[in-house]
Amino acid sequence: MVARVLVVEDEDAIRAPLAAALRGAGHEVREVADGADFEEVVDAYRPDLALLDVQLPGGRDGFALATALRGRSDCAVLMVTARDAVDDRLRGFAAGADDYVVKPFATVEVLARVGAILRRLGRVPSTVQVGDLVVDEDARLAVRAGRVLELTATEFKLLAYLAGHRGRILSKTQLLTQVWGYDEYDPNLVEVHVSALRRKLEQHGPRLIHTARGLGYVVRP
Amino acid sequence: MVARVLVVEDEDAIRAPLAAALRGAGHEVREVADGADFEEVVDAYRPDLALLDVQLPGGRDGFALATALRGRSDCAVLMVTARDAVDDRLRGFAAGADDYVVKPFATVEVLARVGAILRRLGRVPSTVQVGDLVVDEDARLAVRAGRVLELTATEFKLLAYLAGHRGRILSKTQLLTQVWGYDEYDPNLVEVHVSALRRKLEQHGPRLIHTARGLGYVVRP
DNA sequence: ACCGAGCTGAAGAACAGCTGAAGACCGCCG
DNA sequence: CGGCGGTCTTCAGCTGTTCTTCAGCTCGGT
Repeated sequence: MVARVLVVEDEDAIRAPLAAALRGAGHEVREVADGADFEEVVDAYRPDLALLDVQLPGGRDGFALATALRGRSDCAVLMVTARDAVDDRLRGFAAGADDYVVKPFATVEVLARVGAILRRLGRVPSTVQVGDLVVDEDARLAVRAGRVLELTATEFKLLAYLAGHRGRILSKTQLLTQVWGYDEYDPNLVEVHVSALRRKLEQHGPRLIHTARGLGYVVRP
Repeated sequence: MVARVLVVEDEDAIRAPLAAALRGAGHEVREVADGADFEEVVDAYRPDLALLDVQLPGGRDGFALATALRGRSDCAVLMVTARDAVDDRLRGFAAGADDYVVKPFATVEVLARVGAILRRLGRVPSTVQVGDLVVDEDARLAVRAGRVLELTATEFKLLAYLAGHRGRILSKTQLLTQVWGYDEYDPNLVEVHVSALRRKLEQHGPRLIHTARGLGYVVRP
């Protein structure tokens, strides 16, 4: 399984080879040196897995980041620490960590643990959730604020695709290709359907499908 | 992808043809014979890729340079060595090398590896940081002091280009070419957009885009 | 103080996106 | 087979934003 991995580690000598190893294993990696703007990075990047160093410069340590992550993402957490205290382990698991590695470590060991976590995650649920919206592609059901939305076939496919890529800007071209299977560029076609979808979605809450002018659309709570 | 490549190699007989081959492939190349003033060169030149010979005259070898690089740049590293010891390979990767070539090598092989690394880098979403400003071109997100900046398409492109070349003076002509794709010289067009950008940037901190009178603009913390 | 470079508010041109409406299309049922 | 209801697509006008141009001003260096 190829995944998006976010590495938060201040020591370059550790982060760089780790990232290189993960990339070598086919993963997409984003490197960050500290917890600054962590929320923004997570929202924008939507990692499947976060590798968090416990000791970080700045106000927030790995535990704080793990806790923050729980609130806004279903991404897995692998904690990295230099300390081998049981206390730390407990704190880590309490903060929602899925696993734990202790420095110094062999990169292969980390790769193995990352692989294990991702395999475990592999059971991807068919439902996607964005704020108070739940889209179940298997059941072909979209629910917002407890109410079932009456969507046409195109509207549902469009919403499912958008929700499945929430937080990412999707261009009209991309949507035409992925949702319609067209290769001609007809922006208005997308606009019309987004408009219809918005009308139905926004009866029960605030805007979820946002316009990224000149770029496309993003779904965000 | 065209890139800036820094070649650190003491043997002229190897360095010269290598540089020529890289230039032939469209890259911009800077040649250096040893690790003296390495930091200054990197800061000034901001290479995308560094080709480092392991054995260098003077105090520092390629590993030391690779390590130094990790701390100050997100540039890729390709190590070049005469030794074919596994131990060296491991040391190289530990120092953050992205790949490895063994002397004697065919220039085409090096070109292929350089291409592979750059292609890989091209895919990897990269963020640029200048002081408290983070620009993530992939997520099309600019954050300053924890606040997301609302930028128009042109403003974002301009900021991304400026931040991506931080510390370098960029002429208005260069900006018009790179950001707008124009070849007519219209300094005011750039000034207007820089002005708008500054207004948004300076709401959350001191000036980052500085005027280099008669020359252009520089981004510096 | 002067001059050229640079800054910026304002205007309007150009553009992207939104939406109501009309017609085309399709499957379903009588 | 023909009509009906719903859906999809096309079209056209509208709106609000963004880009560009312009003009007058400020600033810095000599």
